[in-house]
Amino acid sequence: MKPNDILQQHEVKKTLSRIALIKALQTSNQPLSENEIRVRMLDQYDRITFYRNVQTLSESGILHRIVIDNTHVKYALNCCEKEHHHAIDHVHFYCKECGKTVCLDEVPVQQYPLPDGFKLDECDVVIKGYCKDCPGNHNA
Amino acid sequence: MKPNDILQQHEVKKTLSRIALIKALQTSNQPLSENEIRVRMLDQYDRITFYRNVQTLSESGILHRIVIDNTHVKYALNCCEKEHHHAIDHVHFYCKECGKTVCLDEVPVQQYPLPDGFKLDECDVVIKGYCKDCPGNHNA
DNA sequence: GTAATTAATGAAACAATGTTTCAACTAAAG
DNA sequence: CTTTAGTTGAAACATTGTTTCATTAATTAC
Repeated sequence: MKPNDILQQHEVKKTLSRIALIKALQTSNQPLSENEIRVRMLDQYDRITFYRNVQTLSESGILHRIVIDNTHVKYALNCCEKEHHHAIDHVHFYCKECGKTVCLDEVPVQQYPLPDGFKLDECDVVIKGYCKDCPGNHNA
Repeated sequence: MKPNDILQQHEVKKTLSRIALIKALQTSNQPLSENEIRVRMLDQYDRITFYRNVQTLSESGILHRIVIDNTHVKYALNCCEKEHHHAIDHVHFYCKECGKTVCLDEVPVQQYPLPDGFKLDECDVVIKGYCKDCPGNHNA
């Protein structure tokens, strides 16, 4: 799907920086960090605009933020098929060796029991480990 | 349990700043942020030492870090009863209104299926919502 | 208890991530 | 093509965390 159409469909203004941001994420088959996005956006990149667009586009359901930990944040486009696809509904995997991040779209999040009176809003699940290609697999 | 004994039991040096840090966490019935700890430590507090102690004491199993998101991190003492009690084994709840954080010690983390060849190391589960006392409960 | 050893401390300086204000600008609508 | 409302980028700042290095404190051996 073209960046232009994505933006139109979600009723946010089609600006150059937003198109470039979406394109950057589309060139990758995995979530990207700000740095990785900056490299792909080249001179279309501006830090302040980036952060604002991330906020706008995540609010409108175009992309989602994946907080690996307090120093590693990734960004990924939502699957276009699913209407309301937030970081809430699926699990993320992060490789501690190569940093590769995977959206495990097919893995649903368990409904954890909460104390009485507590209300759930979202549930973030991040699995950290080692991916197939990484021998960080300390047992190997 | 006295801070001194905790440190001795885990075979790390008993220093004033570590004792003050443990005391600070003991005065609270919930995980604390760096700021909340600083207030409780008063002049015993030094940022650099704090971060180093957090690392040392979490490595030795005395406390654990709870990453709510990239801008909110909390610290909590491990339950002394359980020997190897990391953030891995239980779920954390965070109130989006008052910031209160609760270790749901009794709620085990689900075993999520990973793609072939992927190796699990740890799994962080953070539930965000509204606690009993907070009317942020948007339905109310 | 004191000297020697080893680890912890705190200052300075830096790095990464993110936010706010405000004037200039651009996209969409008429 | 003009208006209007939202977006942009510069400057400056806030928070969280790290690194180096000389000083200091805690443990060990005597």
